[in-house]
Amino acid sequence: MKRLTEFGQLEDPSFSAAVIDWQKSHGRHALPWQNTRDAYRIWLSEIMLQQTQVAAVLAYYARFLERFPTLHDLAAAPSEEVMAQWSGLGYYTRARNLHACAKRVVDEYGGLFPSDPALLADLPGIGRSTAAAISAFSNGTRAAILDGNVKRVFARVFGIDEFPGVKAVEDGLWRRAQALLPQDGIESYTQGLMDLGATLCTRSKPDCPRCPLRERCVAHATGRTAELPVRKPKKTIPEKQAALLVVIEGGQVLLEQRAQSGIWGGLMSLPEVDGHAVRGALGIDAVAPVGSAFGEVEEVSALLPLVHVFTHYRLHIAPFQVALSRRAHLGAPYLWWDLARIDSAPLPAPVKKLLLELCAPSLF
DNA sequence: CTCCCGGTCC
DNA sequence: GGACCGGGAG
Repeated sequence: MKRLTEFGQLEDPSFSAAVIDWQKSHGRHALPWQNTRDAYRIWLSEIMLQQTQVAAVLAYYARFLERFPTLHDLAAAPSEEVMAQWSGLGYYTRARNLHACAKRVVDEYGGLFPSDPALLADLPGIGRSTAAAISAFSNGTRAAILDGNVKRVFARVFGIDEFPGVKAVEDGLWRRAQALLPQDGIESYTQGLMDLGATLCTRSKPDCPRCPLRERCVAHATGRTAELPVRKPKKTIPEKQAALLVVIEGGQVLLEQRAQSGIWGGLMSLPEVDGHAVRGALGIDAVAPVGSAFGEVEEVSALLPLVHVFTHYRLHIAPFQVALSRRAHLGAPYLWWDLARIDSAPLPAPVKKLLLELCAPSLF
């Protein structure tokens, strides 16, 4: 029986039932932070497990508890000792927050972690997902987690083909996570989701044949497990502007030898003007004085802008045609080139393309 | 080797 | 939306 929540998300008890059944028979049950309701131990494990895999955490967890057996021991310890125990685990903000959190729980809660996930999430180093996990494992509180593993499982099962880092997509995942919570057995369910993501629904080579969600998995049905979840779009490359002048006189175009270093190093190109100075409707007015360095300007007209993509930035090129009635005397790095043999000029591809298209109409 | 990943905080 | 770090994948 499926029904909609007030937020329009599909409830589906068979989902959590499948996860819980699988967790009980195939999940992990003997990790050092399992089989306890000790919030201190659960909290410590959850913080260590942020950004860090189980295998790496095991040894640190044991040593840490040996040195700081109780929350009070940790709160009372000098920070250097806490940092020393964390050394090698990475993300040292976690250790500083851990120590600060221990002190706050001692000071504000008498040494007992609050059971309300919202109060937990107010403590340093504990976000929404970690708060839910601690609360579920230590109190049986019905709260949704959404860590990297769960995002991956959901993205595949529900065929979410947008990057989960986008706010709206992530909000939708939280709503799903909430709607899918079981009425009972939150501990097995939460652990089951984590275990599924960690052991079967792995980033690469997921073990679909063993997955309890296989029959309802969109990614499996459509052969898209390798594409989901959608990867983080690589950071937006910078946008740069350049204005290029197509200075024409007597069937020749003015070319400029570019510097050896930098983009298009050593090639010929069109004279370049800083793009930001000549953008928009004012472009033509800004170009005319520049063009006058090359002779007596008869007319300036804007040509169709183009975009050229490099590996490291995107270049927006605003070309301007400058017609001269008389040439100024120009030496290096300038030279005049016959438009008729422009095809043989050592020009970068977009510039050659621009000039060829400019010449093409005259062929008719 | 380089690329990619990840909870929380800022 | 990037920084924090170490580990896993390719």
